[in-house]
Amino acid sequence: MKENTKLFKALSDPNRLRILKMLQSKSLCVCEITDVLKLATSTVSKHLSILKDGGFILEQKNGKWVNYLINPRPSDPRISSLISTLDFWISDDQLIISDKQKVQKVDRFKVCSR
Amino acid sequence: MKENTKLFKALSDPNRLRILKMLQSKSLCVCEITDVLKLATSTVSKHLSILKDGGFILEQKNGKWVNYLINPRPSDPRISSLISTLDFWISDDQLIISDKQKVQKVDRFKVCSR
DNA sequence: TTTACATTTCGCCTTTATATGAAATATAAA
DNA sequence: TTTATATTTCATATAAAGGCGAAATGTAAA
Repeated sequence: MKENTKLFKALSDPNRLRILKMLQSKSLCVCEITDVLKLATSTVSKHLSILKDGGFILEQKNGKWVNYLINPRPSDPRISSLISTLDFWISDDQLIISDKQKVQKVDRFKVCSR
Repeated sequence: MKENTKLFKALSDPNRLRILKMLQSKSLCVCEITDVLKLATSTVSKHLSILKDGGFILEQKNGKWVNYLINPRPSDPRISSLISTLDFWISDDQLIISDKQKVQKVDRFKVCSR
């Protein structure tokens, strides 16, 4: 039963939902996400590993950065279903809207190394 | 954002998933559910209130019993979507299968008052 | 090969969830 | 109206989740 709750658990944290919604706009590295959420890097990294473990996102190493993106072709159809549901799920939330605006402007060369 | 995670949180506990799957077979009172899950009555009552608060189930008072049933017409379309997803979600789980078998046989007049 | 930077892992603390038994509430039967 | 039964609420203990900073890891630039 643990496996069955894993997907729902991954989606039941507000910051992880924010991350997923941001990644639906654009793939991002850890420090860009950190800059938007205003959390410790280690915290963001942990959230990302939970989303990755659940199969919602993928990582792509690019030099010293690690880019995260929505998994475009999840093996588990339940994940595809949940991801596409999220498309219209919380689009009206003010926090999600402002996150998306920040994501458009974020620049890893300005944001990182501080 | 709290409101947005509420639905996922309600589904991210194994015992609550078991309850939902049982109720998909048949509406049940608290002591019948307690008998199958082997948890304290107060614990089951709490789980039911979380599922009810999320909009997944309804309660119908019947004398000294309170019957719970899957919400047949949820106002929130996301709930309908999640409930129907659960139909095929974890039908292969051994625990869910044995729960459903127990639910067929359970008799509140034998099970309650002990 | 140092040095700098991005990320992950670790240990620890705080908060939230889940579980319980006892007490409170509600209804039905005696 | 007492008594019994079903459920909820409360106080509380334990487990799990989420947060942080420091140390460890991996890569790139100097």
